[in-house]
Amino acid sequence: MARVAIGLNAVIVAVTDEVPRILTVRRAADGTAAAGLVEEALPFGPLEPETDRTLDRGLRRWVSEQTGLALGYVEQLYTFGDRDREWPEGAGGTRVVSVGYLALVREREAAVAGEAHWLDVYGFLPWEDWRGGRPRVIDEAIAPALERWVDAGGSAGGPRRGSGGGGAAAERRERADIAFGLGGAAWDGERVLERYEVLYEAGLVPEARRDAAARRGPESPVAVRWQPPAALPGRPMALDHRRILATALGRLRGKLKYRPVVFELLPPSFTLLQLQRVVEALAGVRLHKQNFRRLVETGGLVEGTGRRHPPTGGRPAELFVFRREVLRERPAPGVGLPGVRRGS
Amino acid sequence: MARVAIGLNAVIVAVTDEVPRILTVRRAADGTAAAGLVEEALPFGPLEPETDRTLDRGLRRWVSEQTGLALGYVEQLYTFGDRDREWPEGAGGTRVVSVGYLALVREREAAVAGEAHWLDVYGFLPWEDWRGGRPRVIDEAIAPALERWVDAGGSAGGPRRGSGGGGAAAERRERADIAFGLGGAAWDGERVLERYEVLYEAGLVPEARRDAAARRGPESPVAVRWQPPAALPGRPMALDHRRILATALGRLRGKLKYRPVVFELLPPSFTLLQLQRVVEALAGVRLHKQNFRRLVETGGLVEGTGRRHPPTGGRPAELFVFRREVLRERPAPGVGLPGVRRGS
DNA sequence: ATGGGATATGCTCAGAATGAGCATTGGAGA
DNA sequence: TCTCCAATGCTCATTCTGAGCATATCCCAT
Repeated sequence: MARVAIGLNAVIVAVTDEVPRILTVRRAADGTAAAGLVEEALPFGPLEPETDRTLDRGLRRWVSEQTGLALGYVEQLYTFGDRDREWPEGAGGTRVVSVGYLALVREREAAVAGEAHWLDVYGFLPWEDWRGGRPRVIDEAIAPALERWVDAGGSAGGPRRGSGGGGAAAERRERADIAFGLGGAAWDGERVLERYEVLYEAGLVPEARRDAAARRGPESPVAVRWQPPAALPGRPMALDHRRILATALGRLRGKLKYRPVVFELLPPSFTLLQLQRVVEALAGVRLHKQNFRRLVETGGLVEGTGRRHPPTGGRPAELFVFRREVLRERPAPGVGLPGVRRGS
Repeated sequence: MARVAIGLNAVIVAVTDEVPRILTVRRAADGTAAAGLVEEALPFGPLEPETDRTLDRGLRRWVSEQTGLALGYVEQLYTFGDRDREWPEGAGGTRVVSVGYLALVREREAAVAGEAHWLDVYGFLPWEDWRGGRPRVIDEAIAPALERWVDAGGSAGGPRRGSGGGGAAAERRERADIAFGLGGAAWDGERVLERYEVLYEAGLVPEARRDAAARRGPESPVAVRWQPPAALPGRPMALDHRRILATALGRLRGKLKYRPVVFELLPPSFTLLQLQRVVEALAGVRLHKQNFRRLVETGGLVEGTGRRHPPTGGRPAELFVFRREVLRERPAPGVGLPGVRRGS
């Protein structure tokens, strides 16, 4: 049997100043160690089958070595094993299967060492941030490019009825519409991975072209059929790390709603607005303030300490703490997203 | 670097006659091929790094070889890699990391070959079926046994305030209470894995003792500190397969609510009661009939065909089909669980 | 053909949860 | 002391939910 290695990747998330950030390290691009090209990458490294008792521990070990960080909350995301998207070194004999993890930390407390640094998540996935309204990239660049991708799918496009009708084009149309909320479909904040996958398949992200080239089919179908426009805004990452990042953001957005994970990102006590800003940063939408407050308070998720917060110019806010007892009281305690859209 | 192998495991689910079932194969227990002991196991096999282009494909290949089934809907669940819970063969040099998958099929259509057969999910996890009311195992066997486990945790038990107080016992108390809805906590149908894990750690499932023995600590702490009662009702499975099954059921229960996965388990057209029964079988609870109907109809999840179903003794029911358009209309279309509890 | 029995389907209603705003309350600084 | 700025409080119309009661249909036994 050929060799296999387990790669462990961590998407380490923190939110500071209303910006969701991930911890990244730089790495020589595409194995071309000679070139000065560097790419951003997630902290990662192989599992040591002999020393790492659990995958979890292996991950913590690597992160600690590469960034000096001792992780707290960690959750497994997904295991990626497509041979075509593997790191180049993998091509030379060893098959690499990479397990992605999501970790949440409080950035202020997280003094990182070495060359690790924090970068805005939306720098990699700009279409995911709707806090300032529908991102313009979607209508200006993504929609038209996907339109061309759909048309290149052969057979007649258009919506199909039942399970018959339409060919690849109809299927592409449905995927694109649902993923990006086009053609009247609703935008679903959690479909982050789906969106990245569509862009990848449509050849709209640099990673797709890079992988196609590495795959040796220098004239791969997607590359010749139609010239994709200049790559979309949004930085690429090494290997399949952006895909893992997309998985992480999608998972986190979903989990916010039914598990009190936000508190892993906040200091022990916080104001309700701070809480709201962190939720908004992750969910990528603005929320109705009063309703948000009502939700978390009546939901028993937080409880006020009598203390006040140094005011920022207005009436001083009360400091709240997470109310642990909620775990016993409610089956799925999370912050929900009351009144998406609607200003401060 | 030591060798690693990727194990692929499939939890193949179907619902027939209001019973959720999984496809299992038999396998010699504990590697003691000599003994006649057999255990139920999930269809599984190692990834062939050279031939299986994706993990997915490797899984389908194995399932097809072992059960003759060509899978449709498949979803990755989780990757398990604890060395201590590994299959015995793994101890002899190769570290095995197993990736669990959930597959949904229509049992009627799924003619299985070989020695594969369908078994009731609740035969393995009896405490998960609340359709007939709170399962008695919980109060009769689980609660008292966990009580002992909590007490064996050292330091004072009882509920703790804030994040201080209590030691291991307090932590165990909270875990047990939340997982099994004890001490006034709410029952959360999705915490299937958490429940299994608690039972495992408390030494209440045969797998725990088996693994402890294999781990060579013949006098492992959990085994000597207190004599666990006779194992709970609920058949064990090979390796960590019951853990994977628990993951699958939990995931499925959660997903039902926001993705139209049930339809993978139903024929193309069905009555609303059939739909309800399948949902109930998986969720493990009874639902209010009229409200369930209202939910799926007004939710746009199904649409009536004019056709009627051969009556079962009463007024004939209309046949419905899944309404695919709902995917574009609503962000997270699922069946929800209206009015849990309450008879037909 | 007639009356039951057994379901499927319809409808109603009170109470809880949501979405949107308007109104007040407390500091900080001019 | 007056003004500006958020944080908090409250209200109100709407939409969802949880629970039942009321009908509509078909099969079967008489």
